[in-house]
Amino acid sequence: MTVRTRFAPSPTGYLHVGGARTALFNWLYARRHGGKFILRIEDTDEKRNTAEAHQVIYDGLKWLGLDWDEGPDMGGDYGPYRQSERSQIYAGHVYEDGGSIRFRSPRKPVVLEDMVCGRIEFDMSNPATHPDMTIRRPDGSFIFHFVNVVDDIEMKLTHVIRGEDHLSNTPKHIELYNALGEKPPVFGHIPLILNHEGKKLSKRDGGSSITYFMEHGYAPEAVANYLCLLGWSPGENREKLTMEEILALFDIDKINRRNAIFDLDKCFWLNGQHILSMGFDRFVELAKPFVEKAGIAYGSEAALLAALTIVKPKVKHLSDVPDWIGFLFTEEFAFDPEAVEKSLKKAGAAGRLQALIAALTKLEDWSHASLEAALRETATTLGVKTGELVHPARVAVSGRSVGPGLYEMFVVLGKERTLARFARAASMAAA
RNA sequence: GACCCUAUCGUCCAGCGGUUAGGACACUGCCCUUUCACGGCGGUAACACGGGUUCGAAUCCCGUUAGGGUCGCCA
Repeated sequence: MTVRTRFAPSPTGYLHVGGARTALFNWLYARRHGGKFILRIEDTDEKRNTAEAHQVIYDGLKWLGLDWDEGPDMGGDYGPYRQSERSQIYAGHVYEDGGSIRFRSPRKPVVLEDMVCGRIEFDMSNPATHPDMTIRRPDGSFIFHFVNVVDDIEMKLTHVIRGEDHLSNTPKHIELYNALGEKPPVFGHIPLILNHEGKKLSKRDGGSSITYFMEHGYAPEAVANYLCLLGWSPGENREKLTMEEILALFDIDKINRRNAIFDLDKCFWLNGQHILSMGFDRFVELAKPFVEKAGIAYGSEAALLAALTIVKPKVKHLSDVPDWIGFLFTEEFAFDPEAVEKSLKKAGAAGRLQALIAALTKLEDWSHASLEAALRETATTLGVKTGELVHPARVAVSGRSVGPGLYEMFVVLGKERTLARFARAASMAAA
């Protein structure tokens, strides 16, 4: 039997991180077991059903690195994959017409063997606690519980991994499977993601939508990694994992049953870790769109790559890259008043910069090692600490007190531009 | 209210009958250092409570409390 899992979002206009994690777990389960991962859009509620809302789902999943084998955009053997196009299929399962239709519960105990929660027995005998559910409205449209079950049957899904908010609905779904003469799939109800107040993460909470991470310069692999860690652990205190590692280690049996609070701080940290360890090509791939969007006139590709190289070890948000490299491509960069005050306006700064200009002008080998040696030697000659040269030089060249390595900046700027910036700064510096 | 799930540092995750209760984020002290980061070495900080079972319980059972979820002609 081929494993078939699915992600069945409703197009609400944004992809919730909880939904994204559900998709991720389903995807992982399918990929681990050589199965298929299906995307089905539950758009029966037409008033919030727009093309843009569908696109947000596609974009979010693709961004996270999740691919699907069947879906509305690509078709498949069990389509259509939009519920709004499946009315005839649903109608084929009921025969009465007129008025709303309810499903009569057999009122027998229902036992659920959940992959995550274990065995749960539901007592369905009390109609007050478990009222017969409506499956079709008077206008002929069908209700979630019914279409969800029918679609899962029709699409031959074998495993349903979903949020724990569906746990209490599951006995109803099982009754439906039984009534339709079908064997229920294997269920796995994963814990929910909560906000800092311990409530369900809502639209208003920062980082509740995948779009947030796309826009704020997160690496997809970092977000996927973080999402996995909510409710799951590979053991051995491992945390930073690549997708390949997650795929190799992921095990649905090891998912815990506690709701987890979403911690943007930790996701941020993980993002920095991933950026630090990713290959340079990947970094360029992820950073370049932000550079383009910011409209930085970086000239040649080689110049951009040189800039990105010296900045990669420092970047925590890919969206910060333009700010990190901007000063390298223009003489119009801003001077941070505080940095100017602290380094350039310090007594003797102008003289020290002049000394540095003199020393570096003579330098033929404009390399990191040679530059460092020259600067240190100048400091010795002047009888000052290296910092007395380093700090004004940094501000002279970049306008601020924080940035990439000093000599790296010199090298990227080249001799001429570096010395010109020194000269300009010397004129604004204190004698 | 009824039903279901859950309960280890502020947060995430380990722990599955015998541990000085471990790791990570955050906070913080020191070191490294040309800035900022990174990194290294430390620190603060937890088994919700009450009963059992057991020689022994964070681990098993029951109860209480707390939190979450579900009880729609939303999905």
